[in-house]
Amino acid sequence: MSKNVTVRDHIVDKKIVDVAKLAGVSAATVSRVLNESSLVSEKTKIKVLKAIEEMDYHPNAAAKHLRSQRTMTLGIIVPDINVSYFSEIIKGIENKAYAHKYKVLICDSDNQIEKEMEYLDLLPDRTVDGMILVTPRVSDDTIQEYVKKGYVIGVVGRAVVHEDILSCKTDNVKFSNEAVRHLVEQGHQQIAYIGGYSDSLENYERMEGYMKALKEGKIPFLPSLIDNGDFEETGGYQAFCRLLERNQSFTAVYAANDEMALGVYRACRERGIRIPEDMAVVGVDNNRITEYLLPALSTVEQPKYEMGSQLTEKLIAQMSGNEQNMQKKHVIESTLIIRESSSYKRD
Amino acid sequence: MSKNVTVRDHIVDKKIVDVAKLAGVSAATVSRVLNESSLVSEKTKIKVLKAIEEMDYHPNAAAKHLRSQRTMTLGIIVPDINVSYFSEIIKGIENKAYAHKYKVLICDSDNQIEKEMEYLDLLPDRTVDGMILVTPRVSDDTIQEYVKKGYVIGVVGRAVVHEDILSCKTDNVKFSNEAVRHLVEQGHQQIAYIGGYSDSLENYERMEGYMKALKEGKIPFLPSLIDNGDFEETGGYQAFCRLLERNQSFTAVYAANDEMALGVYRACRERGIRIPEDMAVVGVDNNRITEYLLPALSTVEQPKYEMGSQLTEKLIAQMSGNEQNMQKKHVIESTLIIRESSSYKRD
DNA sequence: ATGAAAGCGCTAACAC
DNA sequence: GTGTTAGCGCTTTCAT
Repeated sequence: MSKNVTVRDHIVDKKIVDVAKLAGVSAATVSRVLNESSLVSEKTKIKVLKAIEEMDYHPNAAAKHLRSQRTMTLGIIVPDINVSYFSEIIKGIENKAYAHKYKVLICDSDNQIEKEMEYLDLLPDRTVDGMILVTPRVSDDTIQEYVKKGYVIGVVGRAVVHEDILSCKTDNVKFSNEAVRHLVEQGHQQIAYIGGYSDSLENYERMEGYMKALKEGKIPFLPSLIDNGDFEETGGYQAFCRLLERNQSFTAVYAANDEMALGVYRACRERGIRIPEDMAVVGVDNNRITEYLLPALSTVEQPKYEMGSQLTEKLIAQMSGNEQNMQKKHVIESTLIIRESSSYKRD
Repeated sequence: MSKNVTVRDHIVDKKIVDVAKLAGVSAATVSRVLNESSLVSEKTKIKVLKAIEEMDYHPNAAAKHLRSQRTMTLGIIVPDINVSYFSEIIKGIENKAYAHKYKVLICDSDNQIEKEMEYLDLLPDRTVDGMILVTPRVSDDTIQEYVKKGYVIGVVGRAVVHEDILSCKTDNVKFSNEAVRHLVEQGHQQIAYIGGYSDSLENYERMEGYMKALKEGKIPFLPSLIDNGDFEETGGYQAFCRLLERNQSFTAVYAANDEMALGVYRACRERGIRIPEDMAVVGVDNNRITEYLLPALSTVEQPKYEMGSQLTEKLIAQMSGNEQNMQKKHVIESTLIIRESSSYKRD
């Protein structure tokens, strides 16, 4: 008693029976009013509503959750909420969830797979009804394993090889092809590629688009023009420096995201390499920062908000049992935005 | 039956009694092991742990919450998760919460006070044990009202006039004074101020710091050099344009946040006004973007992560009943960062 | 050290 | 249309 005193102890919550007594009905009737069941007469409904109002009654969520076996809560696992790519996706998820009366639990993993695995336990815990992964770290097999057990999982910004797992992403091959083709059209013959995590499906696909564009431009593929970062500024910086050190000249870089392109900018500034005159740069994501850079960064718009929103719509539909012939692997359009960093034509 | 079929129906969750049976003990004993009660013999403890492992048992969160009257969940209300000022604070909150085994529910209000009031109901709902407000919209009186009822609320980036309400912020008067004094020292005699919401306490304080610096520099205060935005880029742009139209010349602007300073940049670029030669600019927040601007923006660092983290620490302490003479209104240091946008000395 | 039993606040099946 | 009752899965006296 004396040890577990918390602030909460001051509050005496009203219960449904208290409302029932005040309204002169049974708890069941109050519950019916609360849940908008039609089998209540207008007269008692008004009585009950008045009592609820009067007492400032709020139904206890935990009791509801226990009884109904659902929490109306979605979890989101992200590597870093502070990266705008992720926060825009989260915003899309949150807004759609709100529209369907779902709450959103945010799980920032700080880029640690251990934390992500831990957060995944919120599913068997029944803390959340479903989980959205916006991380490349949790493996396809792990996801598949949870889904096979019956848990609801959706994925944003990537796909999962197994069938029947909800995902929403863009077409990596297509937009990478477009981005690199644009560089080729600007007259570049040696184009470097800075990828993200080297072993991810997304990376293979972006590489594929890159190679396809080279082929179309009849440009030989040089493995020495390929390096990988980790999707962060520093990783991009380091990868670009390694590329320079190889003494394989190049006049353009395609970076797998804007953060890494930022690293390229820094390296160029340090070495007096002019963008776009000496080095053209194209990124991916269309982070807000890209517009403010000098020169403004050419990039591939990723409809982040839309990806989050659309996946959430489908996830909620699935949880409601409306999954008749629903497309599980959703691919959304992305478009190349040409700005100053690649607008210098070579001959 | 046929209407309410959801994916969840496939899953048959294990209950504590199932584990009890397998281990050959009672449910109470399993519960004791789970809650690390000391009154269990080592031998049975091992038996139980083995059974839990074997069944892959996960305690049901809702049942726990109902029984224990706490959800180990914190809510955060923010106007826009996609603004880095907020997402950094959220990150600080999340990390601290995680360290104390709390979960975090994110409530993005899209800048709407109605949504914020709605989210506040998660407190009487008992969906969350406490709520953190990172928004200027919910009034001091409303906050006070909830706290008086016994609900746990903390505030970040502002303070509440009433006593005994947890808050963590920086010293607006002090850093504004420092920022403007810096401009005075650079030789500026006409310095404009673009505030945030004109009627907020924070705005008064920043204005106070501004006026104090003018006084110290023996510079007359001109009301026509004051305007207000809404803390967003567009608001800053518009306020700056209005200032220009007044035909009251000025050579420097102090903007109440970096977003609005960004609007100043845009307006200057459109009109061929050079920063810092024709116009010095200082912002507030030290958003990441400020480093990448050309010229790099001088700004006041707000320890956003720290503010979120420290407030959360106190909030959790309070919920645990450890509030013996705890300082409720916490003020944290902020420092002026001088970059290129204000580094041009006038004579 | 362990078990039996009550109860957290709600909803839904069944009875009237 | 409304009330009675059982039970969701857990923790915590109380008894042994």
